[in-house]
Amino acid sequence: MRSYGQYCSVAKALDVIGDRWTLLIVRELLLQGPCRYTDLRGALPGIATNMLADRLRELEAAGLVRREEAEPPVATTLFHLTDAGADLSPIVTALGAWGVRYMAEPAENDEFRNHWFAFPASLFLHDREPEGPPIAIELRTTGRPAVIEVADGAVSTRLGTTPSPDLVLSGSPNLILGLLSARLSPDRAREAGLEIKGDAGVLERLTG
Amino acid sequence: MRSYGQYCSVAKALDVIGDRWTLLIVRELLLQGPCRYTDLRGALPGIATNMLADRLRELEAAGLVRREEAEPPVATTLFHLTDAGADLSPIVTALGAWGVRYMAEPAENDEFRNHWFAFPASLFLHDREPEGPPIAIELRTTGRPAVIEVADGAVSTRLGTTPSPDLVLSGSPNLILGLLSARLSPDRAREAGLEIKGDAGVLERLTG
DNA sequence: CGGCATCCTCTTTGATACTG
DNA sequence: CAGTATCAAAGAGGATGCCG
Repeated sequence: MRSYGQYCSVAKALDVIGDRWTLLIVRELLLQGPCRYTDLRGALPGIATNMLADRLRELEAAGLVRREEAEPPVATTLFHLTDAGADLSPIVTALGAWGVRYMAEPAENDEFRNHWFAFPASLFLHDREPEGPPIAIELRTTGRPAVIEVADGAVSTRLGTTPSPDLVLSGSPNLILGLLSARLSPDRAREAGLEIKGDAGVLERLTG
Repeated sequence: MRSYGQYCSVAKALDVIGDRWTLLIVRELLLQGPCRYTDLRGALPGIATNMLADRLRELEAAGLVRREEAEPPVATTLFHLTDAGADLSPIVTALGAWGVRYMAEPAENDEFRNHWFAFPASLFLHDREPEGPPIAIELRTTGRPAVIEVADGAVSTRLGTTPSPDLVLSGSPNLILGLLSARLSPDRAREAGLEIKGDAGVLERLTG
């Protein structure tokens, strides 16, 4: 990317991470941890393969990503964030918080991955009863399910499943989001087509 | 800008503000308040005039900027941030905080405006003695000087001057920044060519 | 399959000149 | 002051090919 040529820290930041796709690659590495090339391509629907290769090289040259070759039997490359790359977390979080205003209307042809629930989950959910028992909520739309786990007052989201979830939400991303943001009540969400299994009461502990 | 087509709040945010120059226009409106077209052009060295016009139209269409015509005697247009636009402040601040790491080496041919000191000032300076008397520090490089004002524990920066500053720093942006970030001691900065007039002791109250 | 590189087209940006 | 118009250069997107 061409430099803005301004001695200002905002412009300098954008010189490094202002290119198209760059921050979305960082988003994936923040959410998923070290990734293979194909993991990234799968989590970044719409990216051209040469674009991903270009951006990874640039991120590496900028010292934000480190490339690590696995041992011969595995024979794959893992892309990690460096410390400087992990420091981008507040920027990505701030973007995610600001961008939720555009999530209210259902996405028409947008792609979705369940681990993207992490942003609205940590934005909207707060444990009002930190001493209470841990909570696990499983989210199912398409592809790999995700789990929101609440323990010791902290909310975290990851891809995967959990043995005995307190609550399982199955349906469109938009409806699940409506429920998490308390824009929709459980009854409304159910009417609109969301399948809710388990104890919907845990949401009151989290969205109050 | 072409949409990423992802139902993720980070991607949605970048759909709106991910274009080149967009966040720098927002930076100026956040730092300076309502601006005329020519104010913006002057504060955004390197921008092409058609690009500025394009981006302002896009920002207006997105509901982040409002255009206000002044009364006939004044006959000028002012560009304001809307509430949604002002909500971008945490994003710009986070970018500014991350980007300071690229400010250590002096800028070779970079442009500079004194009000850009606002980001490092609120990042590095904190009043350790909030009950103490207010402080004013004048910063002079080229162009209009800026003032850092500290009162009631809050640090603010604006373009302009002040009647009786506690401290006046004149010299290169890089040296002033070194002093504000405590990377340079006053003695070191003076040796390197910074002119320091007044009570350099106030810095200890702010950079401790 | 994982990790790219090439080629080609289309879009965006940048520089400059000009206007109501 | 507040933009448009024009044109050249750079970048992004898509399809496909290559190699261990």
